[in-house]
Amino acid sequence: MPRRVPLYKRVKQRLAAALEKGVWRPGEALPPEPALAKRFAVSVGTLRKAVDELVAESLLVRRQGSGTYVDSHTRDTMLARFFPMVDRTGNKRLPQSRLLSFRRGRASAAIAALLHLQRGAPVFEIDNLLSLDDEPLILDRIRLPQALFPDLTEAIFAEREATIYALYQSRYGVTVVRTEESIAAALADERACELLLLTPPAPVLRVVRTAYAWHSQPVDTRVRLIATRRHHYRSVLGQR
Amino acid sequence: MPRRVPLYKRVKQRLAAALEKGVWRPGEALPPEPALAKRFAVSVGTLRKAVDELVAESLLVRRQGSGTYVDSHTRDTMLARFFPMVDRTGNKRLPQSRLLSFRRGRASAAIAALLHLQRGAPVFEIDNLLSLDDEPLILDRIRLPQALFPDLTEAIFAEREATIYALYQSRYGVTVVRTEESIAAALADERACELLLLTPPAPVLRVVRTAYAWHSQPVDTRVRLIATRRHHYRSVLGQR
DNA sequence: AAGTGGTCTAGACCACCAT
DNA sequence: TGGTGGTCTAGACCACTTA
Repeated sequence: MPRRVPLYKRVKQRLAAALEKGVWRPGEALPPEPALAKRFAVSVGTLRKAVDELVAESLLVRRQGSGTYVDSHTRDTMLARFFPMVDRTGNKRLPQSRLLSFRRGRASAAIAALLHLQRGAPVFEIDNLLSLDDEPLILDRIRLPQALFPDLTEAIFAEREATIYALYQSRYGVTVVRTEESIAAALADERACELLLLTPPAPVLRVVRTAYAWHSQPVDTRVRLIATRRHHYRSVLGQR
Repeated sequence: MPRRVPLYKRVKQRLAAALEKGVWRPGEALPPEPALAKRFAVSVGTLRKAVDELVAESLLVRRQGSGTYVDSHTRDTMLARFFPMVDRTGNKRLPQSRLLSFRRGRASAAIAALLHLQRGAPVFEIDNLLSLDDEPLILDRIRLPQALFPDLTEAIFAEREATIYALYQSRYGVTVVRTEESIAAALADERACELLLLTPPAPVLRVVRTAYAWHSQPVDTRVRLIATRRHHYRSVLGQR
């Protein structure tokens, strides 16, 4: 650790802590910059540098002339930030979701490692099918720690209005800021072929995705099989 | 276009134009910030904001106490920025490269569209095999416009010391700043199975990658087949 | 010790949004 | 029209690299 932490970094940490604590709700405006600067006893320039970084990390959103707002997981932001599939023309659309099964279980060694849990810790195990235009696209097996989502039930999950990450945020105050995906090629097994409407031997993408909140805390992890008939996985390297 | 372009954006454009023109070579230091600010007739703060953005886009690199340098495509930066494959422990290493064939040809309609060329424009067609620890990993078919690389020959390509992008930069002054990849799952054909040491039916990643220089100018495009036996394609979403 | 980028301040003015 | 974030300046001091 650096001996001397710059002032704006400490302001950033304090702001992030306040956000995590829920001092301002997603979608709400923060106080104006001069007021915040006064509260933290720093100059406006320093306060702005702290906000700059939180905006770069998508925790905050600036709207000129209006204010600075806590980012909320709308359909549009989810689509742009966390959904990688595009059609032949490069366009994205949010998929429809169909819940296949919802169970309570215990974390295997592998799952526990990914979610930073003890082996055997209670988790939810959810199977979910995502489709575009009634064509099945992605088969997900999701695991999430029961500790993070204490009162989650099948009904709550199935009847949510928005995306899964939006549910985490609005109901449990858990905001996903980053996901890491590991992609391999595989042959779909019999069940996957049925659900994804493929005829063996059918190549699919096998993606292991883990979602993280602030401080790299794992939120959920999933194994997803993706049929790339009409949609491709899009990735941009460099120029971040 | 915005009516009023901020001063620091104009400074950034002028700096980028100078870089593109080769006023300073890759690896060289720029003049100190106060000198640059004076040259552009702006304050140091404004100059720094322009440099900030070019650093964020990896055209420049800052080294505190030393200077600001033109980014050069070393092995390390190539690996970190443009090579997405990791082993089971999450580590990256640069692959060995083996040239399979080098030909001159003409752009098909599809290739011409990707490279922003006229159909039938002269291109190089290169087949290349990338391996890690003598295990074949990636089979590439690369196409690049002859116009961008006028005197390129098989010997120059085969005997290069560093990566392909580093060759583009050091010999032709073309700096790749971004690549876009489109990933699908496929079954390897007979030739791919032989070269990648796979037994059919073998699922592989089929990636179409296009590399871009500043101003989104296409530099090369390739179709690559990737065997994901021991290495996976790693992708991070959100938190840019 | 000299020179570089990094941090921090204080204040002026501009562009945009809401009312 | 009042309030917000966005731009720009000038200058002081700090931290780091290099020799």
